[in-house]
Parts: sequence; structure tokens; C-alpha cells
Amino acid sequence: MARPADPHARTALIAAARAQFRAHGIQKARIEDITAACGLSKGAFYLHAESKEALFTELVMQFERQLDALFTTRIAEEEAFFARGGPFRPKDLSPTSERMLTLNEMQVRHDIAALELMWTWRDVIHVLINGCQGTAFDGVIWQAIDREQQRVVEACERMKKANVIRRDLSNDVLATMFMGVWVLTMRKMVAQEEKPDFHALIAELNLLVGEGIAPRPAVSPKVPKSSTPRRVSVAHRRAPNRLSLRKSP
Amino acid sequence: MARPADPHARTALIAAARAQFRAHGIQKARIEDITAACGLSKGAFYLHAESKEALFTELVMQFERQLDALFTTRIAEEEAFFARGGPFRPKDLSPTSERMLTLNEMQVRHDIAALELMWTWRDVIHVLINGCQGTAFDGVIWQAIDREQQRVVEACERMKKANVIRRDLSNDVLATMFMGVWVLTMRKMVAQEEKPDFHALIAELNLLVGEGIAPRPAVSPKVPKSSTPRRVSVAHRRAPNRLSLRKSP
DNA sequence: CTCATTCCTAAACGGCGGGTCAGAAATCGC
DNA sequence: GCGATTTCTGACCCGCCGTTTAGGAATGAG
Repeated sequence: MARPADPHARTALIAAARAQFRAHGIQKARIEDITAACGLSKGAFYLHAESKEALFTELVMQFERQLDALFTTRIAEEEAFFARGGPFRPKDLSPTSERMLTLNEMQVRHDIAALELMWTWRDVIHVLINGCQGTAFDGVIWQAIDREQQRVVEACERMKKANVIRRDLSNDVLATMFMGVWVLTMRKMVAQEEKPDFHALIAELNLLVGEGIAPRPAVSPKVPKSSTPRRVSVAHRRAPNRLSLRKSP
Repeated sequence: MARPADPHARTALIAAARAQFRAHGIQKARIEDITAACGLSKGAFYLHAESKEALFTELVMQFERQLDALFTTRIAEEEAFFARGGPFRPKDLSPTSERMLTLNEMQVRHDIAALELMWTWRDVIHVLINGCQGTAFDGVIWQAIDREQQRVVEACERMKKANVIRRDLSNDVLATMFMGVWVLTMRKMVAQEEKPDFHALIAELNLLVGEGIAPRPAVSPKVPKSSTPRRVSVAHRRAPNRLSLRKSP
């Protein structure tokens, strides 16, 4: 053996590639820029990757594996929790009951783990959202979101079975709400420079979805109908509006 | 004057361009394919547009104008409604009160108009979401969403002032929820082949956001705290999960 | 020092596709 | 029919960039 390879080259190349992908998207990221950014020559790129897309595929698959591990343990832990204690009884629904506290702690912990992971992969996520037109990754992020939304539907069903949430709201509708909030929140996080305060963020998300989701306490029939919270049509004022355009060059 | 221009050429070209943009994104849409699809030669493209991007800019600006007109009238109408009748009184909150019915009708009408418009521009929206990496339109859709979310914040504030929705939920949090639902819903619609049933869709969206948003009826203090719906941490099970990849070629 | 071996460079290749333009085709007035 | 005029064509040009490769540089063994 002669001339050992630069041990930092691969790491540096990947870091440079991530930066370029993040800045320009997959197609517009130029190999020459990537290699130049880490002091290598253009040709050196192919010592470490088969192609531009292959390199990005590596990144995405690595991210995917970590994310998958995270969700597997989450679901397992959640199911173990309910298997252990069975469905919630009325007293468990109190915010200070031991089971509710345990459940909350568990969920918050998993939420934060997910946020942390997404934060470390924020550049890749950003590319998946914004910069993969015409590549093999086109639409992949939305497929993932759809799939995850399906999981939320199932999670809601489990929660209903366990009496943790009320039964009269459609799972689809709940899942759309949850995922919508996550998507917007992730999109924003992924575009940020500084790491947000995850505990505060989770608290906000939970505030957002927590209202109106718990099982309704049994109400005595004498309560007049008009005293239940009123539903108002409000979904509408909120469709994307003006698009600001820079005049094309 | 001699040899009059083909009167259908421009229309056909634009239609073909939209199809190609939709199918391949802006960058990957080839001018030759666009012209071939409407029986013109490559050079003819430049008789009708300065460049590929310029053509798309035209489309987006046209969409933008229509959308803007729609929102302007909506806000005006909404403000006129409250200017006319003043803030809601308790009796107005009844789902059968005249003012509530009028408000609902108004909102649903505007919602449907927005959906219709987006449906006719679904190809362009699809491109804005998926296919504009590295073009002047990169990120434009998210800017629009952010801007619209800001409008929702203001709309919530107005609604609070008018006593139509309860005051103890943060506007930011409400707006994130509304916009999240709209974004996911639009994304899905834009990818569909057949036009969805807008009335049903609006009903679903409203069901989704309507719960828990109306002002709480004054509750006599004797009601035990535990009878209010419980908040549960549930935001978490719902982060995007596995990404499915086709192996890159 | 010399050679074999592996690493790395930079120039060259090649395909793709946006944009151009000389000229062909169509149409009109006469 | 004929020239004038405008429309349209498609072959060509050209820059860009991913990928290849011939050869030079570094290093270790003997």
C-alpha cells in the first residue's frame, strides 16, 4: 500500500456537498463547487461517490434509517404503555393522574427526539422540500408526509380505543390537522439559522392540538345545546394569497 | 400585411407549456417538447414568449392577480359585515341566529371560490410546490403561505374583537393550524385528476377547525375543573417517517 | 534510491438543451 | 402571376456541467 488517502477528505466532501445541496438544490449544485469548497479537485468527487445523486441518496437513506429507528421505538413504547395499563379510566384522564403524566412525558420525549433528529438533518430536509424537481427525490417528501399521516390516523384510532381522546372526531380530520401543523413547523425550522427552543415549541404544538380533543365528560342532559362550543366556518380566510415575484431575469 | 398568424397558436402553446411544466417542472420541461406537443417548431416558441421562465412568470402573475382580487373582496365583505352589525352578542353565537347563518354562508362562498380558482390553476400550483428549484420561483410558494398565515393571524384577531371566537387561544397557534390544514388539502387537491366535491371538502375543513374555537359559554364557578376537556400531548406521533426511495439510476 | 502502488489532478469529452437565424412557406395587394 | 411582407421552420451554434481518463504526485517497501 502507498499514499494513504486523506482521512478527512470524505467527511469534508460530504459536508461541502450538503452545504451546496442546501444552497442550490440537487441539480444546480455544481460538483466543481463542492470539491472546491473542500480543497479537492473535480475528479476527486468520484473517488467518494458514484454520482451527485448517489451521494444525496446516501444522505437520505441514512436520515431515513435514523428516523425509522426513532419511530419504531416510539410506537413500541406507546403500545407497551397501553398493554401494561389497559385503556384509560375516567380518573386517568385527570391531568395529574400518574398515567397521564407518564404518557405526556413519553410523548414529549419522543417529540423532542424527533425534532432533534430533524434539526441535524435540516439541510437534507430543506432539499427534499425545495430542491429536487426532476430528480429521483421529486415528491418523496410528500409521499413520506402522506404515509406518516396514515400512521397518525392509526395512532388516533389507538388513542380512541384507549379512551384517551374523544371518539366523535374523524381520524382523517384529526390527522390532517396534526400533520399540517407539523409540516408548517418543520418547514420553518428547516429554514432557520439558530436552533429553536424545542421544549417551548412542543408546548406550543401541544397547546394547539390539545384543545377539544379529550373525551367529553358525561354531561347531564339538562344542559342546553347552545352551551356547547359553537362551530364557526373559519377555514376559508386562509388560502395562500399574493405570490411575490422577482421579475425573471 | 401577409400570412396572418395562427390565431390558436398562442393558446395551444400556453396549454402545452402548462402541461409540460406540470409534468417535468420548469427546468426539465424542454422547449422542443412544448412546441412539438402543439404542432409547432422549436423556434416558434420565441414568437410567443421571451423565454421559458418568462412564460411561467406570465402564468404566475395572472394567477396572482386573480387570487388577489378574490381576497380583496373577501376581506372587504367580511369587514363590511362586522361594520354593519357590530360585534357578536351572545345570542348571535347560536348556530341558527341570522347573523351566524349569514357569516357562515359568506365564508363558505368565499372558501369555494378560492378552491375553484386553485383548481383551475392546479398545474401552476403544483409546479410552485414541486418544481421550481433554482428558478426565480424557488420558495415563492412558502413565502405566500407565510404571508397568508400572517393574514390569518389578523383575521383571528378581528374575529376575537367581534366575539366570534374565543380569546384564550393564541392567534399564531390558530393560524398555524388553519394554514397547515389548507396546505395539506391544497397539496392533495393539486395532485388529483378529478375535481373533488368542494362543498364536502369545505364541510370537512370546517368540522376540523370548528371544534373548540367558539367563545366558551359563561360557566358557573361550581362546575369542577376536571369537567373541562382535557389537553393531551399528542402532537408528537406525527412527524414524517420513512422516506421511500427508488434507488438512483 | 527505485519501484510498485495508490491517490489525486486537471484537461478533455460528450450530451443536452436554450437560444438564433437564414431561408422556406404562406398570404395579400396588385 | 408576382413581388412584398409577415410567419414559421429546423439546422446550427454555443455554453454548461457531469463524467472520464491519462498521467502526475505522494508514499511505503525493499
